[in-house]
Amino acid sequence: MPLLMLKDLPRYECLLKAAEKYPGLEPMACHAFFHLLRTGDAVYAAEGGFLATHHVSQGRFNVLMLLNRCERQMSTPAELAEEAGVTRATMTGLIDTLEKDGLVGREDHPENRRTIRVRLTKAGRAYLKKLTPKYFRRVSEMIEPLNELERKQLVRLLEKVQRGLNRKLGGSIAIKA
Amino acid sequence: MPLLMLKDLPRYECLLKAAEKYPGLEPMACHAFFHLLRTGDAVYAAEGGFLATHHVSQGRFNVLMLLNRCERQMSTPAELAEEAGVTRATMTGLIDTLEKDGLVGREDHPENRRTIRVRLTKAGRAYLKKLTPKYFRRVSEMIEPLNELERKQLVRLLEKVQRGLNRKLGGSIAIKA
DNA sequence: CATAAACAGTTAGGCTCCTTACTTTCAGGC
DNA sequence: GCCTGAAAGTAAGGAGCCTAACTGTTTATG
Repeated sequence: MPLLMLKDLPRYECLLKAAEKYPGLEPMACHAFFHLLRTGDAVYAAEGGFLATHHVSQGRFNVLMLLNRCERQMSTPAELAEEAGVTRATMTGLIDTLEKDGLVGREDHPENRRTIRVRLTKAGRAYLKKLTPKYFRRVSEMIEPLNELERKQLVRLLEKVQRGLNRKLGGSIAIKA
Repeated sequence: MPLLMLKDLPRYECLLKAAEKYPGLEPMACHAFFHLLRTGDAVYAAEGGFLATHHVSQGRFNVLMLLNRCERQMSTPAELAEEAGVTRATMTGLIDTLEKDGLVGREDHPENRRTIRVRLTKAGRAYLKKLTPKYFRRVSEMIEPLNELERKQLVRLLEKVQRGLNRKLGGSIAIKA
C-alpha cells in the first residue's frame, strides 16, 4: 500500500512559518491537504491489509465485486476496466490471476469474436459470499469513530474538494504547471 | 497514481439495499469510506500529476523536502527512510535516481563507516527553490473549495478516523481477519 | 578480546499498476 | 465488396513500492 508519506506530518506551526516564506501557501489548506493524503492512505492500507489476509488484492477484489453485482456475473474485460477505472491491459492481468485462482472463467462471446466474457465461477461466488460480510463490517468499523452527523459532514466536505478537482482538471485538459 | 478505484462510487441507495443483506454494513459509514478513498486518491493523483510535470515523483520530492528543511541539508539514508515512511531499500532507489539527476550527492560519513551522508547539491537547492512555491500554491488551491472553518472541520474528522485506525492497529499487532 | 548480535546500505526479485504497440475482428463509407 | 478506422484483448517493458537476503561495520557480552 504505497503512497510514500511522511511518517510525521509537518506540524501546523511549521506551516505557519513556511507561509511567511511562500506567499501562495495557505497554512490551513496545506494542513488539510496533508491530513487528507495521510488518512486516505491509512484507510487504503487498512483495506488492503484486510484483503491481503484473504489472499486477494484490492484490484482483484473490485473485479469480483463488479462481477457479483445484480446477478449479472458476466462481463467483458473492457466493461470491467471502464467500471473499475483501470486500463484494459491492467484488467487482462487481474483476470489472469483470478482465473489462475479459479475464481473467474473466460469464455467466448457468442456474438462478437473480438471480445470474451468473464464470469464468476462457483468457487468465486462462494469466496465472495464468505468474504463480503466481513469486508463491509471491517469498512464500517473504520468509520466508527464518527457519529452519523460527522459522517455526513465528512462526505459533504470531501465532495466539495472532489468537485473542485474535477472542475480544475476538466478546465485545463491536463494538469499543467 | 494507482489505487484501483471504482469509476463511479456505489450510490447511497445501493448501500442501503446492501445493508439489508449484510448485517454489519453501516450504510453511511461505507459511504464515507468510499468517499475518503476516492478523494484521497484524487488529491494524491493531482499532486503526482503536478510533480510529474516537473519530472519528479512524490517519493523523490519528499526526500528533497526532507533534506531541505531547517538548513540541515544532510542526512543518512536510514534517517530519511524513517522520516519518509519507506524502507531503507526503497530509499536507496530514491537516492540513486536523485543522484543520477544531480540533485543530491552521497558522501562518506566521517564517524561511522557503515553509513553515508546524503546532501542536496547546488542544483538540488536551486530546483527546490524554483518548485516549492508552486507546489504549495498548487496544494493550497486543491483545498480552496473549503472555507477556513470547513478546513478545520475536515482536519478534525480525519484525525478522528486516523486515531481510530491507529488504535485498532496498535491493539491487534497486525491486521487480523 | 573474540564472538555474537545489531545495524547500515545495497541487491535481487516480486507485486500492482501504468503506457505503448501489436493482432484480430468488426463497422461504415466509397 | 473493399478498405480504412475503431475497438478488443494481449504482450512487453517501466515506475514505484515492498520483503528477504547479503555485505560490511559497530557494539555488547561473556
